[in-house]
Amino acid sequence: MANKGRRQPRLKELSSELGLSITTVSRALAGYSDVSAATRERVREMAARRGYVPSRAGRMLVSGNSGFVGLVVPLRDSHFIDAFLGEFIVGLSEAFTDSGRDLTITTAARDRREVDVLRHVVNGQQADGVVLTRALSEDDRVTYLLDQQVPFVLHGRVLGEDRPYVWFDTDGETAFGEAARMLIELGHRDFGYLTFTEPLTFAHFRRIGLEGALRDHGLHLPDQAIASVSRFDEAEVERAADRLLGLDPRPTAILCATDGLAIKLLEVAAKRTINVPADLSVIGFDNLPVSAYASPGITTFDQSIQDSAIHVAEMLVKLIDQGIDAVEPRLVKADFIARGSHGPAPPARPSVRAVG
Amino acid sequence: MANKGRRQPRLKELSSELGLSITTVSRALAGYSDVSAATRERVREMAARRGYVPSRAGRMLVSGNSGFVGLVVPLRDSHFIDAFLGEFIVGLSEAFTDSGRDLTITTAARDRREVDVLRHVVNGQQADGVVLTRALSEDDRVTYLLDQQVPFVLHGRVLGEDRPYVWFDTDGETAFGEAARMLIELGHRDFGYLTFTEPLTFAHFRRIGLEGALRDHGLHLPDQAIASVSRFDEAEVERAADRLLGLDPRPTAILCATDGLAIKLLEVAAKRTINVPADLSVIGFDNLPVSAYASPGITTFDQSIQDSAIHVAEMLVKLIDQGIDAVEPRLVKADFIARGSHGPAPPARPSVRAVG
DNA sequence: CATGCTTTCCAAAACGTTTTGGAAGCGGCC
DNA sequence: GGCCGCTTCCAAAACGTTTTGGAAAGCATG
Repeated sequence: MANKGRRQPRLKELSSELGLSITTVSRALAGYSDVSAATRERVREMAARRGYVPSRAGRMLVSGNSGFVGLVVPLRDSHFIDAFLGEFIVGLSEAFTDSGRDLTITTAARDRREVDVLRHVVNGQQADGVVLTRALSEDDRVTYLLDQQVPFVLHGRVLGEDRPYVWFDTDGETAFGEAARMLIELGHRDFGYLTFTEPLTFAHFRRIGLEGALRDHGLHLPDQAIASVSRFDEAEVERAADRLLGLDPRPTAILCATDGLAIKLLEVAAKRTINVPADLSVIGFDNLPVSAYASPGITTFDQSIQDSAIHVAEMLVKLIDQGIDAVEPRLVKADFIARGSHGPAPPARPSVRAVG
Repeated sequence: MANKGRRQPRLKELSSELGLSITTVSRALAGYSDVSAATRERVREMAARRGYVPSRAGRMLVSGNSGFVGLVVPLRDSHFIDAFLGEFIVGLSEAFTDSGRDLTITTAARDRREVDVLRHVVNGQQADGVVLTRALSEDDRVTYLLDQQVPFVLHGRVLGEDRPYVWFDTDGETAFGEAARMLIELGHRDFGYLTFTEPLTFAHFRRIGLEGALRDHGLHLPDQAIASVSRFDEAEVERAADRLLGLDPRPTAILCATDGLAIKLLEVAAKRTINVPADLSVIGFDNLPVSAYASPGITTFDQSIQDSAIHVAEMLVKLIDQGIDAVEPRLVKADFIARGSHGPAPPARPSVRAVG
């Protein structure tokens, strides 16, 4: 149905117009050396003039590859593509286009389980490989794709999977470790961590980094100083931030799993007239555009989403073309972005309990 | 490469295992009546057990259809998928999945022109039909697809295209007409319109609606009361809002092409200590989630993006399957959402010039 | 001249599906 | 018995590509 008017020429037409066989035309276009330079030129010129584009179906049939690459959008409880996914998708799309592949997008909302959608993509030969993002500590998508031997690249990591797989991740552990060390040097002793209930692996590693640095300095993160919230419930985030700020002793430094959480925390702190950074240091992660415009600007870590997407795309292409031995998992460092939301610890003050 | 382990069974395997011909198996699965009920059952049972899924390449080759449907994301000057596109894509994806199609996404950023990307999608047999959004008054994508006879559905409309094409749009003309009439009844006489420089058709129609209502009441919208800004330059939006609020006489009612503009306008008004709605009525369009939380809540019009996407998807499927005669363009009404950003006109006050 | 090597080309097969145009078997009817 | 029609099945063709295994022609070598 597509393009029923002036149909695309096929190899057969080209060959008969050129007085050559289909084989020769095909091999000329592919650049094989067993066709003379003269004919090759003649064929190429004709193909270009007639606007020849090989049939995807024909290619697919013989090669077994579709030329498509898939992304199953992990909507979880939301029903729209958020800022992170929006940027990630654009990065993927451009990188894949550059490598001559096309991107297929399927969404897994509410009732549709992600693994089922993945199964559909795989069985329906919708893609030669798949990109996964928003990795969970235990991620059944990874298990499924490994079982099915489908090439995939995971943006993030999973915990406790023995089989080798290809992943790309930002080193949140080191980042938050360094942030914590810096804050400790600035005199902070009481820390808090604001994170998600959803078992996102990146949140886990960031916490591990924080806790490790504390332990190295003989400190630790008490259970009540960790607040977990749903990614989709703004009110819950506010309640959790409020609870952290009501602790006794109140943390003087709170690390947030993402900038989104940090921004909310800043708002709640403002309502409580807690001064940032004088009374409270806040550090986020992601370097969202808004983080620069918040007041104070949020100190955070930068991981270019577009860059990540481009790397992920390149890794997947290599994986598909050359197999798993050709591509190494990659852990990249996050850049520290110092802004106004952190500073020296406030002078020690008696805790409420000590006073009362 | 995909699924190289336990490969999918093909028609040939099924047929030899069942002791039937390929034809019969194919026709049994397709439900033709020229295979006995008993064999049909036997075939289906076996196909289900072996997890048979027809080869997309095979199908594609004979039918000429890929089963894919395309969306070229109009990034224009941005480089990420914004809230509108994010919701639109999710709606499309779900609706297409329900109809057994899969969605292909290509982005047209910066250097890549949208028409060229479209050409790539069409020539590369990436899709049997295409969805277009963010319609421009004169849109070369529409011209191109009509020329090429590629099935497409336009979300929005174009101006001055004689050939029939399939579109789906929200009636912004009627909406802003009604809004203006209401405001006039509330005593407003000085209107402003905040819109985009990009020639988006929806902004055009909304303006037409506003101007029409004014004309009916012997009023009109002076040129200087119209401010056009880039969709991608927040600072420019602020300057334009500021300019409108500095007019003499100052408009008592400003209609904004979208809620996004309305929110910015509210911010600027607050800075100038102009009270909304006492001194200024503001009306937006789109009913963004944030619009409810702004203070005051923004009076606006609702057009469910997800619903639009679902309709667009259904129309495209129908267009592909049944041809253009089977599907009518559709104009849907926007729902008026009255919130706190509009009210009666402030009592007349002398203009600055009259005083000075 | 016969032989072998190179260069340049091509026929045929294979990929997996749907559709076309029968064919075989069977029962009923004259 | 011969014929018709119905049910149930199937061989073959077609879609467009890539690859395999030559073949033909030209040239140099023995």
